[in-house]
Amino acid sequence: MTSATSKAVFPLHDDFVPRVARWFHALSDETRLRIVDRLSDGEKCVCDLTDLLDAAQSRLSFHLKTLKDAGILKDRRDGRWVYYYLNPAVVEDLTQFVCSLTACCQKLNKEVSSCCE
Amino acid sequence: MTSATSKAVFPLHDDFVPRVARWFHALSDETRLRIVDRLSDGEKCVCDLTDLLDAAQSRLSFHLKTLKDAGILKDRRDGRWVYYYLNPAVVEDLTQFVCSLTACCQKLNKEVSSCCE
DNA sequence: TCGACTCATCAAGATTCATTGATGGAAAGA
DNA sequence: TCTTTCCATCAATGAATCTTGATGAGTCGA
Repeated sequence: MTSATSKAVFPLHDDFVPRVARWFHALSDETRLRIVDRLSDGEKCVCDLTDLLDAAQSRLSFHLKTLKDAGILKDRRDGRWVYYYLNPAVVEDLTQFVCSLTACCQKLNKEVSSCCE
Repeated sequence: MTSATSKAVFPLHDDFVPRVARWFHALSDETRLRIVDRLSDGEKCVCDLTDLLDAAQSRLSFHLKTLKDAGILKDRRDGRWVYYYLNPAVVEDLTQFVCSLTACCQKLNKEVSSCCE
């Protein structure tokens, strides 16, 4: 038994659907995926990301806010700089959702196996 | 070692980003999430879904096409009916992506553990 | 205090997306 | 053949989203 199957995800609870939709929407944009990609090896400030992604500051600020509002990212201020980083709790919630869906697929295929194995 | 960590997902390959963005976009809409939810226990035809979700047929057709174009769903015709069902291959690719992201989070937190455990 | 730097926010414009109702094709029974 | 059922597609409308450039708040060093 893995954590991914420890809660009943499907069928979805009505209250859960909007939250999940926001996670997926936050990750549905290429710029935001590239932000997440850059943060996958550690936190970055906005000016780091403008350099790494060659994108305007206001544009990144918009996307960072979108990711933060969805819970995917968190931020912390250090002097002039604001550092953004992945929010492990929400990333794990998202992972559990997707792993549960995989488990459903496997069950439908009459395979007896658990997530990520 | 799990399958989720068997390939290097991060940093993302440029060619991979648009494909991933389409997965997430397909799942970023509440109606489409509810469709996936209903299909999590097996294939359904469009008229089943119009009843289950109380949605107009053209509306569902639009969303089913979006999910199918992203690879999340596949369909098969049986007489008059078209049955839609989850595409296990893409669901597993998506699972690997988010499991890899979780693994990155865990590594950043100096924890030595693998996906979904 | 002044200027430089980092970043969030705003308004405007363009693009994309979701919904609706109408139309037509394909399949199957009468 | 005619009709019904199931479904995809289209056009039109409105809503949501993304980008850009400008503005301003907060921080820090000179």
